[in-house]
Amino acid sequence: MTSPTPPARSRPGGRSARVRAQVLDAVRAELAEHGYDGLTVDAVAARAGVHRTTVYRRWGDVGGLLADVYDAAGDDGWEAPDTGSLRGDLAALNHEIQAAMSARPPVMEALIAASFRSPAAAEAQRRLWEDRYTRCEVIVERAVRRGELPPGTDARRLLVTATAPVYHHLVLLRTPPDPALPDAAADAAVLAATAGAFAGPPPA
Amino acid sequence: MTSPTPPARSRPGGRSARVRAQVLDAVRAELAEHGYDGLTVDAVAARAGVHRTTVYRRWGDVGGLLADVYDAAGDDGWEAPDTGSLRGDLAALNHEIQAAMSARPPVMEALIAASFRSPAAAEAQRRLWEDRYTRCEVIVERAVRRGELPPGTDARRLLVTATAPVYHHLVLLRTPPDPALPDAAADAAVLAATAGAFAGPPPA
DNA sequence: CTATTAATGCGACGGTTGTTGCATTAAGAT
DNA sequence: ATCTTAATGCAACAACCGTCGCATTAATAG
Repeated sequence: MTSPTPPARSRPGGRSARVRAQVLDAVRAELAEHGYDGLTVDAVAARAGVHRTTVYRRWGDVGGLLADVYDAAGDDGWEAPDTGSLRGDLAALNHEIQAAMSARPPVMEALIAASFRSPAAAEAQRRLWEDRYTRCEVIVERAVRRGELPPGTDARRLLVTATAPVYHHLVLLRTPPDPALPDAAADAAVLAATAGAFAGPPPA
Repeated sequence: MTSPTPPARSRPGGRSARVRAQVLDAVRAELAEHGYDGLTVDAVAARAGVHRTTVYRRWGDVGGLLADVYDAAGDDGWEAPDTGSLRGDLAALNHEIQAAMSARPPVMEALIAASFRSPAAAEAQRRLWEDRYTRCEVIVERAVRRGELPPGTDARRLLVTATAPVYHHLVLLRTPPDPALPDAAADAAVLAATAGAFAGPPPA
């Protein structure tokens, strides 16, 4: 994959790092002001006090800029909610997702939009979600320890089942945020899980 | 305005209809060949044997073209699968979805990508999905009649729960198509539904 | 048939996007 | 201090996008 991050060991400090910080700050500011549609390389370069050519050479296009922004934001120390029950954890997670997807400026939607146009942004998005779901697996582990779920429950499949409806409504179906949806989706996933839907091998 | 003749009426037959058909065919062909990124008004007009100005005047932009393709696709007489069981219907539906999303060339993915950049395409996509889910409600009605589900089951919520994981993996998570996923997602939804997850009002 | 007029064809324009060749700057090595 | 070279600045360029005014075509009315 093409990495827009600064060269590994050529000149890590100094101007390059400063320019990168200026540009990424400018991207975030432009994104907050004008959204993804209004995010142009020219505006970013101008705000960063950098020439357009520099941006084009180091990041390629808008998708590359967003990929770098989200790579930089990937290490925010996020942790899965811990409410004491499986249903509570999943519901809290879904509320977080709905809040993030409905937040303004719609940075999440911007990354998703960019991921369809730039392989770099698509890969950054894939990494971000992979990381998030991995961090959520502890929710299932705790539930198994509590005896809420049968041992051997597939954490990833349960998590996807619980969260996918929220993403589906907000991203693809584009229905307005439904306050009841996060809890309802969590509830359905818990019922399926306690019925053993995610234990053992997938059905033939 | 100068004559008592009835309000100016369009000319549905003849050249206009022919041009529209030519252009929409060209859009589909260009989409299949170059994907959404390579879809330009110029190429569409050239392939359709039509001048660029005509396309700009009637459709406005690429998003308008895609929206028209969406609308044209809505009248294809699609019907929900009918296999004799709820689980079979949902699994067949999920297999259809996975096949459509994995089809090469990825026209469905191109249409989704377009929906993030054009309000017109987004609205057309929303209408198409609304129509599809409405046509699928008969699956739940049949299952209730068979006694597989409790009366009062919320068809829409069940359908979304069954199908959302497939979309989530293929569109957002971008994992390679999993042959077991359609059946597994259908299975989990059936288990949740038989447990009463979609009967009665949503949880508090 | 002729007249009307909506739809299309045509060429040109300004604006934007992304690229390229070359000059300049500055970080790191000696 | 001096040298080397990667990174940046700069300007010009081609390509594309969308719009406009005007000429031409063709569908429909009378």
